[in-house]
Amino acid sequence: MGDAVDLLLAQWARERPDLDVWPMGIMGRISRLSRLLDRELKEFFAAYDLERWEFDVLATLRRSGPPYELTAGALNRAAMVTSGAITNRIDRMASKGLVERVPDSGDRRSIRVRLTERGLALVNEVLEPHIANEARLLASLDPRERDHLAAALRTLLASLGDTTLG
Amino acid sequence: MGDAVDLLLAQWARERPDLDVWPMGIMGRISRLSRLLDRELKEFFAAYDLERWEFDVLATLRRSGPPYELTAGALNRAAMVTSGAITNRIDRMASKGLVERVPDSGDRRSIRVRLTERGLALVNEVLEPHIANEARLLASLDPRERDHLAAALRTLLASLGDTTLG
DNA sequence: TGGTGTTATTTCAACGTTGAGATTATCAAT
DNA sequence: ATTGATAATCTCAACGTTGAAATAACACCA
Repeated sequence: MGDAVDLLLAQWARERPDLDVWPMGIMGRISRLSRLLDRELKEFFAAYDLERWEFDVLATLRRSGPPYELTAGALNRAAMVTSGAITNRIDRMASKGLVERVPDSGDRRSIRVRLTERGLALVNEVLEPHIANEARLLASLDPRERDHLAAALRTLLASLGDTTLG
Repeated sequence: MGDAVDLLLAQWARERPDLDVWPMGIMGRISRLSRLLDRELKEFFAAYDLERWEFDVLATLRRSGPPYELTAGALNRAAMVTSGAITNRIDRMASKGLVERVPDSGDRRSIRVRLTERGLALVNEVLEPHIANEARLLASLDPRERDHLAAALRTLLASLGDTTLG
């Protein structure tokens, strides 16, 4: 029961038996999984005419609670992208009627991005099937394995300084 | 000692206590880790005037063993990108003198991409410090945690069908 | 109240990938 | 040999991100 990374490790063991390449067993798997899972999510969201990044923005606003609005800066920290990318995303989603820009009364440099009624309805509609789809993708792990996996990933993220959503 | 995903889960628990969003604890962490680790690797490779994708191509060829050559198709399956992306990468690396295209004697549709001497020397030079850098990024895990983590990720990858490098 | 440094957003050119189509070659069966 | 289906690579326009510069507003303190 091996995966593509087992093959990679076997190749290195043959070519460079002097090196212990164990980190590749983790780094390579995180990288490949991220790509595979992205593809699956992309396919899922296509059924709702949504890009994955659109759902991410909707979900970030939704889970922030009423009035479902955040500054552009908070959104780009949550999405781990640059400010230019967030400006672009807000533009596109605003023209689709999913979010709207509202002025920030406390700070005129800031804008607040708010879910429209349509955006709120859409994220509420998609959320449950999305979680069910994610659960399907993770179904090969039993509950104990899931917990251990989540705990190890948390340790790693925290050690890399990922402790805030902005 | 929490991470950004713990905050995300807490937000969902407050906003949608009726839903069990556990899959996000794994999917969200894989996605964020992948981005963070990519940034770290990018920074590391910059010291060698290398893009991360360039190193990936060099390493894929290197670990395939002498004569250090693979078809374009094998490279794009290993890298999990489309054929157009690989054509572009080969072009750029060939003009940098790191690889060369050689005809495939058995199949004239195929090309074989071979490490040049310079490419081979470069990957040999970078390999050890790269692994040391990866080990540093994973230093927060003790050896037992590493093994469990790698095993869980392997289970997931295999269940998603990632069982070959092409 | 003026000056200096910092922060939030937008703009834009450069970059790399995708996805689809075009081209050329192989394979299987007739 | 010819046809049709499949496969490998290349081409290219569309897309979204990055990274840096521009703009505007805030904060602090002299």
